[in-house]
Amino acid sequence: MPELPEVETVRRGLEPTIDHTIVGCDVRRRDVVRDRSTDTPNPRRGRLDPSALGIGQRIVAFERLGKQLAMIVRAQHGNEQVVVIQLGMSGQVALIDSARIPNAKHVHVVWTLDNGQRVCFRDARRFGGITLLASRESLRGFWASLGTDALGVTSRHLWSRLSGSTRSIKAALLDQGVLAGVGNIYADEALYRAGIDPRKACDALSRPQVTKLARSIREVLRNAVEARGSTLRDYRDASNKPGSAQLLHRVYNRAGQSCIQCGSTIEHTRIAQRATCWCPSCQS
DNA sequence: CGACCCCTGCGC
DNA sequence: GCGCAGGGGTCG
Repeated sequence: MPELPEVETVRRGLEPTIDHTIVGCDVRRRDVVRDRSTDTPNPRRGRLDPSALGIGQRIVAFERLGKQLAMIVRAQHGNEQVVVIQLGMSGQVALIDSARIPNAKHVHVVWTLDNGQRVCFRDARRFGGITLLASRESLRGFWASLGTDALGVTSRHLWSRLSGSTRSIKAALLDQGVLAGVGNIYADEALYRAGIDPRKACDALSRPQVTKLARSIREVLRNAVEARGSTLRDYRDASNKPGSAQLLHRVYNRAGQSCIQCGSTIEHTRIAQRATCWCPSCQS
């Protein structure tokens, strides 16, 4: 579900918890948590170290790279740990004021803070999950395979990562190793804005086209962050409010409708196993 | 590279 | 019932 704008909106919504201390953590589904903070041979099994989940530690920051969110916590003696949250298709992180958790179905992890607030991780499909890391340095390693954050992608970066590739530009934009944060919605929207056919091979793009595409990606994402993300069905921010970026969509989920710019019928196909929409006359 | 799988819920 | 959904890991 969530792409970069949705995750960034959630990240900002969690910032009020900074400087609060985690006093408890309820792991209701053990298998959504992977503990990579210790060297135990099979970290998926056995008891979780409570300190790895942040208990007794103070929240000091929320960081984001692409679609991934990381909560940094610090112990009194200064030692830091990292809780990485990946939302997958259906994940949500909600900041709840009361002890009673609304919509408790599929809530897998609940942190309780020193002011009584709860931070709930909910994920019906369980494509998302939580990974515990021992330090910010481990986080750098964990994120090493991701490309540059899509909000700041440059033409130079995109050009170097696309050159020589024969796959379609849409498939490349969905590859988090090329750039991190673009998913199915914003890939289609950025390609529309750049006037590029999503089926076009990367190595068939001109340098000016790549420059325009990099700018389109930044603009589409920036506008979507400003609109607090796209709510198609179940995306909600940390305060359980929907976003409005879906109102900006020009091609996504508009197959068969007419192009806003030229009136042509929006086409659709599947690229990289994902539904793909584009305007046959505005995009080539 | 693409194909397939993971899982639940929803609209048709 | 079926097909599809905003993600991503692993396989050949």
